[in-house]
Amino acid sequence: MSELSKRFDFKEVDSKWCKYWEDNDVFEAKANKDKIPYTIVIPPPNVTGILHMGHALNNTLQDIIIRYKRMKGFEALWMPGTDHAGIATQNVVERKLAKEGKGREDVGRDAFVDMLWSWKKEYGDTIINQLKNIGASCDWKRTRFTMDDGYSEAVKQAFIKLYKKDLIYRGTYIINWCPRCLTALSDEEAEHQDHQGHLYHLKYPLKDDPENYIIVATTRPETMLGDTAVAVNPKDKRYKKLVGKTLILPLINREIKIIADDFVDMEFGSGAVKVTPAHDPNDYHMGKRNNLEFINVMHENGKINKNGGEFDGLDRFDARKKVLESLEKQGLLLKTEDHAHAVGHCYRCDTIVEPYLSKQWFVRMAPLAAPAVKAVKDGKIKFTPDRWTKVYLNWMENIRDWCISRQIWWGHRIPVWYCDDCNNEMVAADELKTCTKCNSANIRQDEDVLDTWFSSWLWPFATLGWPKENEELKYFYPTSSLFTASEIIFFWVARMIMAGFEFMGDIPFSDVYIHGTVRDSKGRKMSKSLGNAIDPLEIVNEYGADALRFSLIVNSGQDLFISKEKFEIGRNFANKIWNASRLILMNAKDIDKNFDLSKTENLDLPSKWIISRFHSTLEKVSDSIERYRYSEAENLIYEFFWSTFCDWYLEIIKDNWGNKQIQNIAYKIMEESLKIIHPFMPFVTEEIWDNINKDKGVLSIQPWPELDKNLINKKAEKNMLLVIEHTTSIRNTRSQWNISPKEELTCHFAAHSKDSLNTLKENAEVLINIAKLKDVKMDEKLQQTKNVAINVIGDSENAILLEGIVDIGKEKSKILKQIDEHKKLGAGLSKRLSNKNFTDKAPEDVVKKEKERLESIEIKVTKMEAAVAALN
RNA sequence: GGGCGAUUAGCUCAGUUGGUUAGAGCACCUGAUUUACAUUCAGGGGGUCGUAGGUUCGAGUCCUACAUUGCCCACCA
Repeated sequence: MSELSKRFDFKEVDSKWCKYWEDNDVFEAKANKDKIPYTIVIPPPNVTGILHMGHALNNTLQDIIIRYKRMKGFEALWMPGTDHAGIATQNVVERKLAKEGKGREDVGRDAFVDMLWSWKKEYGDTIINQLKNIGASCDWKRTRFTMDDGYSEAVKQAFIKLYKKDLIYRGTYIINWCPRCLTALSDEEAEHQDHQGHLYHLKYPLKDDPENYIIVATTRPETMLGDTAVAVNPKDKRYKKLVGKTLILPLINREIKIIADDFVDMEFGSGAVKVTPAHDPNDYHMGKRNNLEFINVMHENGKINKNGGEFDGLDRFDARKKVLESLEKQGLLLKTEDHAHAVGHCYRCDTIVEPYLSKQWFVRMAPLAAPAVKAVKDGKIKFTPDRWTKVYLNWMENIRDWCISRQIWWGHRIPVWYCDDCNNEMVAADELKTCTKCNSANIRQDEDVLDTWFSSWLWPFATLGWPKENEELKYFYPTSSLFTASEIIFFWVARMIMAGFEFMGDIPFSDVYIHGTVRDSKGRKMSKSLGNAIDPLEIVNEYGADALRFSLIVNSGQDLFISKEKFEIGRNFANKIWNASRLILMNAKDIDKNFDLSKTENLDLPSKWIISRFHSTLEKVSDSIERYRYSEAENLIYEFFWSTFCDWYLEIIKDNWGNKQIQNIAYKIMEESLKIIHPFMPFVTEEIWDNINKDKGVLSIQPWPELDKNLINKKAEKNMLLVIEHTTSIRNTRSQWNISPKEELTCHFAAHSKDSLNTLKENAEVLINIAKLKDVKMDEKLQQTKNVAINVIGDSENAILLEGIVDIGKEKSKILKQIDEHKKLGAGLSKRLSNKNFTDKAPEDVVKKEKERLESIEIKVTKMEAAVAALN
């Protein structure tokens, strides 16, 4: 056992333990039949990711519970890894290419994918290393990547299985298209943002009666180039006569019909809708229902194509302007209104997405959703906080098919081949050379890759080896809990549940914990572009990883509003732990390492109390962790260690370090406290532990302290509370008496260590004597204060009530005021107690408590009155 | 348009079967220091718990309405 250095050097300590834990495989987990598994899979961060506060929060939460469970004796596995993040990663390398003035087409598919792999090799571990730096106790040797060999096999098998069950199909539908990324997106990947746009009212003239026209309203006038009908509600009397008539589509001069369709809302706009089946999802369905023509007027990059006549080649937004100009010239633009509406944006590049008619692959979701809904309804999977259950169910019950093909190059290529000779469509895990039907070598693989989430949804079992059957998969699956932000419920959580049932026949996890979003002090989401982000690594650098972790969690009720100062609490607490331990190690030179807190005799009150308080804290902390109430757990620990252990116990025993039993108790409480603090602040606790218990191995794998309810002593806690109360009241007069804290505390420790009324009385006299000694000084200092009196104004069964009176006049009015307050309180109480309704209906213990309270108030008042009388 | 939260001290938030005089941290004010820790210690001021009703012996907590605010979902062109 060595002495701790004067300062807690977190920089050195953080990096030392990161390395030690990893080098010694401290967090390795194996299929150990003698233990119960507890498994968490990390939400794989994007391989392009750089640690931000959201990651720091998410991973600290996971680390707390996994470290806790590990100490509790579970075979704790935290599975790490990264996600290939299709579009995001491709964008990074494309940006690099763009600097050289090149596009991906210029280098070709194979070379481009090679570039991505080398990028991944060079930078892909960044975020993993950053996670290590904040203390994440993953089993790092297992680190997976959603495109590593085994994982790619899993993705292929999943695709093939669904394909063979006809749960995957290919078809031409309206999907969300990003004209910048040049790929399809799923519904979830198109983020709706409110836009202040315009609603343009256009006139479409009738063919037979060109003077007359029908008015349609649109927010995207350029799509009119692809209109193939105008629809009205069949119940709309205004248009009844016009249904079936032919219109001339302006600018294009196409003949289009007026049709009737229930979809049309008579109340909105003019009650007539232009129908563009190739460029709007609703119109698409109307087109299908009414057998309309589908005219695509746009290229993939958002430019108008030759179907757009004179507008051919214009970008969609230029086309919008030009179309409006032309219509206005012809007098066909009736009016322009301001109109707020939601517009979809690409979640990767923020470009406005275009509803676009395109041939894509889809997963049929309804059959997959059924068991996933049931599992949550049956309580097999629980959301915390509970309110997310509804959000999940609502989405699942209205689920739509999932567009899984992406027109990018970075990802899992769709394992489907087409034969150019016989049009055969083949699905296969391994590369095909010839057509399985006509044997032609003239075959080609589908160009598209799968949505990144199509690999992520397999994460809980693919990381454990699926589709191969093995011991580990059996042992660790289903996993225990999943930690994520609410944004990811649809993208990932819901889909993992579906995949779990589909491929494993079981839930993927039993608990889902949804944590808040990290925001700046003004409530804005932290983001690079806003420039309001606080870099967690900067905090690690300035305050230490423990400070980062502790501070984040203590603020983590719902959404977190973070500013830099908020991290001081963690830094200060780490410092406190360090210094308190240092104090104990400096003074407790003669400790018995096998000292057992439960086998002590003739304990003084403060020691009984601190042991009791430790165990009641231990009980509550364990309970809070199990119920995912982390900030509550931290508050309990903080309060116990700082306010209880340091501010009271260590102060009280200050002059009693010679007492071996006191030494042992202080040491033991510190040692046990380190264990319960460890999941929250692993570095500082590990370092202190290493100084005292090198022989026992690292703290990370020590058993969690055993709760001994016999050591919870309610009476001692109550008595000590009285002592604290009285000490506090004496402290109020202390500064006026000029008694140093040391004298005061000496007196108090002596007074309460024997826990008897007589001793208390004796020591009250000691206190009085001290005050009398000070009296002389006081006269010098406060010349006018002459009448100094100390009255023992009363005692109760457990402790003595002391009041110091310095300036009689001043103190008298103070006491009179107090008497007044007490009397008011007493009056309220006795009124309550005389209310029959209360005594009859309220539970007995409440009534009893209130009676006791009233009594004690009455006694207090009597004594105070006596004290005032004595002063006269 | 639908759904879900939030509203408690100057600020950030606890307050979980309704039950003592509503708590903490930060900030502010007063005071302490031969010290394990100035990243410290002691003390203090500051709240009609968003508003209005209701249920109850008793409401920050339950119910209703309203106000303010945040988020999610959504195919009104």
